[in-house]
Amino acid sequence: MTKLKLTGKALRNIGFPEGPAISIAITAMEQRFKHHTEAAALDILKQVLTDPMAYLADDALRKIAGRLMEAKEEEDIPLKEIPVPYEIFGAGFIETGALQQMNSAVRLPVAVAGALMPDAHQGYGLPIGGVLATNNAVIPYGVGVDIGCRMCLSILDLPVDQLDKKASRFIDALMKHTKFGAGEEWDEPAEAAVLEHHLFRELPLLRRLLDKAAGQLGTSGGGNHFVEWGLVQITGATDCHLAPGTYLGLLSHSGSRGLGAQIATYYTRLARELCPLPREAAHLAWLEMDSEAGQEYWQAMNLAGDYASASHHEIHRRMIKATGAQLLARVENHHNFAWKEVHNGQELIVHRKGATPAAKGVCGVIPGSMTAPGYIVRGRGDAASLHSAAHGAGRAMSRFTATQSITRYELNKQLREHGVTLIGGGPDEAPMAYKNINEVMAAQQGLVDVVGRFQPKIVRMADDGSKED
DNA sequence: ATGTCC
Repeated sequence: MTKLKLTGKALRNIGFPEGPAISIAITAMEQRFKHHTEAAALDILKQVLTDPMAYLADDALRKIAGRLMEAKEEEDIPLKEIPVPYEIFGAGFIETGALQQMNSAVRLPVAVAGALMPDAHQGYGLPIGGVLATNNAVIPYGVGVDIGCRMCLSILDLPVDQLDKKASRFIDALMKHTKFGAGEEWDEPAEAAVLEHHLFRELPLLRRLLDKAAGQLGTSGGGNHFVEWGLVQITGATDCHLAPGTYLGLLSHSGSRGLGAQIATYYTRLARELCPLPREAAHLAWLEMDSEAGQEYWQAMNLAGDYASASHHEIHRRMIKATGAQLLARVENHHNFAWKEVHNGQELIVHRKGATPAAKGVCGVIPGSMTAPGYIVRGRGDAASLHSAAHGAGRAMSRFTATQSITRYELNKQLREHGVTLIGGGPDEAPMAYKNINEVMAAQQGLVDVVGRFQPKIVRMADDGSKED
């Protein structure tokens, strides 16, 4: 007896082109086929999609068919016959899905250069671990949904033995002053200069997002995001002039929360309308950098990046205050972002989606897992990688496979063996679900020098029930 | 990764 309800998402999934066809189809189907199930309605739409011409005379479906015919005529900017060659780092352990996605990306007419990092795995649009340089074009899904997702490591002045001796103090700080889970906000919004940015007043999209963004600044979200206490070993020359030795540190991984997600969704939709591509590359729709839409996205993306940075700083401010620490040094970097960079004398838009910037001398953080060490690295400025490196160990198992095959018992055993305390989290983020970070590091020796390590000791992640709820 | 807006 439930009335038919269709979503744009479902229609895109069966291959509807971005644009008016989606809303026309939803309206028509919900009126004319209101007692059909969603599956039955989608089956009808699939048939119309395959051969719209055959439905031009059908009373109920002619409007949808007509619009699809028009879309077909406008459609499909062709991909290059000859792809741009690109280097694959760690080719032995990269899944085929990620390779296929990268192969499509380097056939975009705007593609100039690319590279695939050793932690690569399949994503949406550009693979996670994909680097793509384009000419005068920015690809919202080349940056990803979590714009400005990044790492931030604070090195503190507290004695390292306090992590054991005063463990409850560090656990309390995480419990009281970090917040995890989709949609979560602080009751009292943080103050930050980024919230005063003029774009929040000028762009209607951002105007509606300001309140939520204020509430979510200083929260961590879900999935693989974390805040953790651990031991930092400095072994080489960082760009923050820290003497070699062992320090107490705080490491966080999170991004721009709802703000970045909404910006990404809005502009990828706009890009797919303006830039229809063959199906295998449809998610890689771009915006011209010298167009109004392209400029808007670029500004909004940069704002989301600044917001993500401010959010980490707020998390660290809370942790430092709660433990009475002093900040000695900080290492941080985006790993979902696009930059204007000059490579081979040409100004390019370099998209790094799950890749760490590694220009010569630039420091960054590559996390391992909740038990495996992360690395503080210094870029070598390798040209073939477009000055990039991996952004982590990379998943070895999908979230689903991990929850099916790893038990709580096994996870707890791993944690015990490594002396790690976990708050929240679950088997989907267990160390066994990730590749061996040492193999990933070995595959990128030419890209970065290791100048330090971070060994997690007390880790907080989202409860694994928080995603379903 | 996000969060129930086509």
